[in-house]
Amino acid sequence: MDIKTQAKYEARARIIKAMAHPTRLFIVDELARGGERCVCDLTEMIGVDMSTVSRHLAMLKNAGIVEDEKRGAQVYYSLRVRCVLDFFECVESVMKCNAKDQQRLLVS
Amino acid sequence: MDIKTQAKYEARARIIKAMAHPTRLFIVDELARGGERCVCDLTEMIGVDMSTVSRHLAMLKNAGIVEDEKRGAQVYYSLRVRCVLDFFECVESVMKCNAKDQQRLLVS
DNA sequence: AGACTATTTGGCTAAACTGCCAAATGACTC
DNA sequence: GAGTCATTTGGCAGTTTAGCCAAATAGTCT
Repeated sequence: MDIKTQAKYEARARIIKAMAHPTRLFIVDELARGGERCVCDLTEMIGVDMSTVSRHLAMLKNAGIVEDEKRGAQVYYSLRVRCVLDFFECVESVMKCNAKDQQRLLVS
Repeated sequence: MDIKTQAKYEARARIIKAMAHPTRLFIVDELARGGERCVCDLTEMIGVDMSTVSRHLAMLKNAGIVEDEKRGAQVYYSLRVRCVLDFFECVESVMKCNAKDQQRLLVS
């Protein structure tokens, strides 16, 4: 694999990696559903330390998946690209496919 | 976040995490393009140790993204779910969006 | 059986990721 | 300016990941 091809896949992986964590998936899902949320709201929903949530948000922002806007003392985060929701759909089909195979194994 | 919700996002994250590596993305792309490949073919294309490629394939298989079929001494891997290619499309839009913002920053 | 090829697995090290606490920063109020 | 709230950042410990080499496994051929 030449350098250029490798760079291409590394760039892609960086974005996917930003979604590869349950908490960050939850955040993306929540932002897709509710439009925008401040760090404190998300922290309360998720139930981990606020510093942890802040770090997760920074990763999503760094990948270009969310953007932030400071309003007063709060920082509001929102989705920057809608299509990330397609991820979920696809992930669901993979999971359905897995479940079906599981069942097939049990039956046979 | 209650246990059940958490489990849902963990399951999703497991699948996305399986794609969150340049080598594994390359493999998925290659399988989408070429139908099926044996470990030795992929190893040659990628240019890392075969044991490493084998481990990457095991992760993809574990997540239910690819399946394997042994034929003679070789093991052929193929995509199990087509929609993973939607990932790429979305990732590309995120990247385009990022590039546009980069440019905006330079101009201003 | 012995030689050879393809693949997987064990073991190791270096690097990255996660989570928490504590401290720093920024904004708003009194 | 002091006090307070929201957020980020530094630092630490535990876990996971990625790569390599070497060894084990499985199939093919003679």
